[in-house]
Amino acid sequence: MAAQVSPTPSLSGMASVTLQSIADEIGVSRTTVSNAYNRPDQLTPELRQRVLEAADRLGYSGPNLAARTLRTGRRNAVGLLFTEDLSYVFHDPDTLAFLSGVAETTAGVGTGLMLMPVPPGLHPSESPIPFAAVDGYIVYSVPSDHPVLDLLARARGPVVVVDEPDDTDVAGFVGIDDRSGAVMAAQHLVELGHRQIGIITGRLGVDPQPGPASRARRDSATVKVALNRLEGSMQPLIAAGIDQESVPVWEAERNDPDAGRTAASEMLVANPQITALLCFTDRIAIGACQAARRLGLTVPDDLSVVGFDDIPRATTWDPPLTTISQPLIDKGRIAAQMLLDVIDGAAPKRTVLPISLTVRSSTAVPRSAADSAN
Amino acid sequence: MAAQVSPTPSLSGMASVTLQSIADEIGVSRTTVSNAYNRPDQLTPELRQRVLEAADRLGYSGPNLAARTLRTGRRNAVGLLFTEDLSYVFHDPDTLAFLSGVAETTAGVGTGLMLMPVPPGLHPSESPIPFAAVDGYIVYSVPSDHPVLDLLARARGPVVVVDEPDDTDVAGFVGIDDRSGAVMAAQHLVELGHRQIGIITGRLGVDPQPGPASRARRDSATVKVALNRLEGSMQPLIAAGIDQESVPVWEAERNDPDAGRTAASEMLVANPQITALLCFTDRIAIGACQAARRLGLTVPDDLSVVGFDDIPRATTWDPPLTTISQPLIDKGRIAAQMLLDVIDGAAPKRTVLPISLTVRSSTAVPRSAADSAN
DNA sequence: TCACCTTGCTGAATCGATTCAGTGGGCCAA
DNA sequence: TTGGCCCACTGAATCGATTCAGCAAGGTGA
Repeated sequence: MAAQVSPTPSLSGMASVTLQSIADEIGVSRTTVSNAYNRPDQLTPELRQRVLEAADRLGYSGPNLAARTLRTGRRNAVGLLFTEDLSYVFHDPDTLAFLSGVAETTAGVGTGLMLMPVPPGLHPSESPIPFAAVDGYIVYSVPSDHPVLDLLARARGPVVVVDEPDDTDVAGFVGIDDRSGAVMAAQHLVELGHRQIGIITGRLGVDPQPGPASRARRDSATVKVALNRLEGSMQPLIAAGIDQESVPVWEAERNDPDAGRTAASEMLVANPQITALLCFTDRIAIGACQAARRLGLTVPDDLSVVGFDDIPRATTWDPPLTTISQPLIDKGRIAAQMLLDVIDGAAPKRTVLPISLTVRSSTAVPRSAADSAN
Repeated sequence: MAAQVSPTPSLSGMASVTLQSIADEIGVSRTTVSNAYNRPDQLTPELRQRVLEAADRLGYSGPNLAARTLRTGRRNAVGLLFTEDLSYVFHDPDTLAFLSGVAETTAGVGTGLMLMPVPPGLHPSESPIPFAAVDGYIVYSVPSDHPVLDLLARARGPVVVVDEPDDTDVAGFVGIDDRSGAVMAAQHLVELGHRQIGIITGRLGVDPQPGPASRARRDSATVKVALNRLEGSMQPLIAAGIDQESVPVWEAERNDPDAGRTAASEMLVANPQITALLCFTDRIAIGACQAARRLGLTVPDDLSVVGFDDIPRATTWDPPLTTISQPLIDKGRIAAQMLLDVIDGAAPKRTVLPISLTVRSSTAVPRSAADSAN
């Protein structure tokens, strides 16, 4: 029973200004006015000037975006798709740094950025994501078995993947070498003299299974990033003669300090011999530090802790975290630029960003080694 | 020299599916197919079913958004306009909580959310903000003298303002009663027995003037939120017989711990008699705590600190901050819903959200009073 | 039985731009 | 003088949907 509305969204009865009205005003064709905006070389500078002045006089604010989109097929917006909860996204420093890189790049060229959160519980086909509203997608760290990827495959428009899933049939990929990052982190601990090392990973699948990660669990994991970091970490341990099977691996329920604290507590209680913790994210590492403190352990004297990502808080945390640094803002910038390029016809591309070990104060030689040195 | 592109963005030569092709497929009119999507009550359930099945069979993913927009004038997206730097936005807990409330609401109804950052240096008319791409705007905490507001006045579509500027000619306003929040905070300190109180505010204008805020500076301030908090804070002090002119007021350069620390350091060095600091944001309060610590002062024994906003970190900070709590996520939800309602024709509205004093551990009776009590 | 209403569907106009195949005039070379 | 070419601009088709007047068939009340 809604009141019938005029199709023209004219305010206060005033007819809206179009290309045609400007053309009429100065006696040229609609095409010429269009060209004044889109192909300046097609008309004389004088005429173009007259067109633009008339447009200004009539209060024309440029070609109607919907009409242009309808005609050209270009929507001038990109979608950022992620499967984490919104409340997580807006608290996670990794995601935020990434997001700010993306937003900076898209805003810089006047392209819209549409956030496309896929709520965890709901099946994606039921969520009102306007897939058709964008020219392409950035997929941020989505496990390879997530149902939304099927939907995305049917949607038109190129897809740039960040971190996961590392498929080959997408228009672009941006990530880091997780494996070698983990190698660096583990190598660092080994070199310090640690032999009793525990590992805490983030979720291994769409549905987390917090607690000790059995071999079966690891084998069926779908979160590639975690798997790669796991494989990488083992490498230096094995090289140092440590039995792979004896290394405790815990899965945290979420990537946040609370879940990290829980996992670390359990692990440290069950394995009191541990002298170092290798955490696959800084937020988990922060939780691990909290757990250590509650158990009366000092970091790094009683327990070394290594993180991953180098979020801003890694620097300000007490003690400052030793971690693997990755350029999170650049990751966003590069992913966005890559997508924009591909939309403009560039060839698919793959970029692996450089990472490095940043040693701060959360790691030290194990107490036993330090004691015997004294 | 770009290659001529076919106007139809058809992939692999396959003609795109439109309402018409579905209509042809099952032998009804285009209108009927449109009705199947938009006015289900206009046709029999059986026919509707047939239409939807045909659409599915042909791989039709719903009416083309650009065409619909062109016809209806509805863009199904809203813009979120802010004048802070992107890197600030994605680090500021207030903004993030707000943003997550907005995003939740818009995503829930399939409406696009376009971030519209106005870079600080650049004049807004030079930045490529696609004003015409949205149905309405949420303006987040923009000083009343910011040039982008003029541009916005010319853009079509309703505007909902959050916090600032509190004009009357907008379609909606969401904010809190800053003045009475500040009254509560100051009252709390006065009741504890503090008489030597310093105030640290955020920016008072588009361009910050860090340092002591002179009367002239305060009189020419354009950041209403800060002004209201300033006026509110003075009230209980005056009532307690404190000379208003004797109260030191410092302006922090930005709303972050670093700027808060700098301001607090300067103020405490210049005014060593101070026993309590009233900070107009939690992030500044956190910086103030750091400054106190560096000066060898203990919070709250030597110095009480009050914040404002109740960001997540206020709870986890050591000591947990006494602060004025405001519902930041709700603010986003409500602003977004208000805008969506107004776009749908609802009347303009004004919502002032409830706030409250949350007493934690960063405030205590002043040492002198505590001593004399002992 | 007849006028009138309701139901379910159709036809045609329309939203505002882009695009490409012209078109007429001016100019140059033969 | 003429043929050909370039320049600057125009006309008309087109993008894919929404909307509303209109129409035929069937139902209802008097």
